[in-house]
Amino acid sequence: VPHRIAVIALEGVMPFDLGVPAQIFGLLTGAESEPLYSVEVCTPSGAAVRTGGGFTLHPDHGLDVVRMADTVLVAGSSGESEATHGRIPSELADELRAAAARGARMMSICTGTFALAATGLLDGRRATTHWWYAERFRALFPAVRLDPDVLFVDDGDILTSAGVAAAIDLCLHVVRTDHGAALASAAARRCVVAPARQGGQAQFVERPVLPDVAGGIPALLHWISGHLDDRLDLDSLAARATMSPRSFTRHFREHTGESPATWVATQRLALARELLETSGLPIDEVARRCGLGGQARLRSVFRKSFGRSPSEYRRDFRVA
DNA sequence: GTATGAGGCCGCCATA
DNA sequence: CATATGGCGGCCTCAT
Repeated sequence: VPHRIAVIALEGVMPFDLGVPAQIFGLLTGAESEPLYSVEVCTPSGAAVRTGGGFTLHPDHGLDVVRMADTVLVAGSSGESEATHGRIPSELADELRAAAARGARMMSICTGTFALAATGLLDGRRATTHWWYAERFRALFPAVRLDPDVLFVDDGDILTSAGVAAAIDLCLHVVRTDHGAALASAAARRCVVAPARQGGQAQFVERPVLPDVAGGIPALLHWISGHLDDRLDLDSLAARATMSPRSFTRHFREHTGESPATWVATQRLALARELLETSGLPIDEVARRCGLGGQARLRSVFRKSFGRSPSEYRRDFRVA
């Protein structure tokens, strides 16, 4: 029996916020291709709502699906909507509080956080929302510890995400928590997004560094990202982690959903890209600094991933 | 284009 | 008994 997710669409709902959970949760299947989640979109009255995308949404459900849900997710609405000014129907507030009391996982995307806050459930808790509405949010809900600089906040049973694309990061994070990194990576690949952006980083960071978790694989990942020009073959990494190569490979995949060599290659490419965009270093020096040896390797790897040579890439994307 | 070799991934299994 | 470990070997990809 799949985990039931009720997605709540309010007046002025943003279509993207409905699409993301439908794509990521709704299409996810397990080992025997059984669905892992069921996603049901509802409105407070069960009646149609006007979306923020210029069309009308006719939902299949009303608030009754919230009562049955394991996870309740509030989608964001446009900045002019009632909900985004902290006003939501009282029967919705009651249902949200009842769901939380029952132990359902509560989630919000973008300005959906306003609706959760309006129930009082976020008082004293950490949360985030779209940075553009941070000031309004603070004024309306001073009791909530708002952190507008992260992609999403995982506060245990309540998870909130920042604007638009951060919804993808949050949903992938939840899949990772529920079913492990491998399935989350598979879901990310299917959506053609990077699997790895973590929640605790600034909303504008381009090449995020992984969070500082002490010990084990996470610490090693952090170390690697600062030593990409070192020799990072399987044996060296395993030795650094004081594990046999076999166990190291296993643990690494458990944590990241990727194999060591693949992960390292991705990091190196990201660094090369950053150096080409932001520095005037000679190509050969760029290649050296990201551990790709000489410019020959960088060149072929680059062409395969980006369809351009490093110098073409720099010409097209160099930032002032 | 083919041949060869090295490194890496991971299922399998014996073992701790 | 359940779980984690790590060695082995087949197969893959990539470089020369």
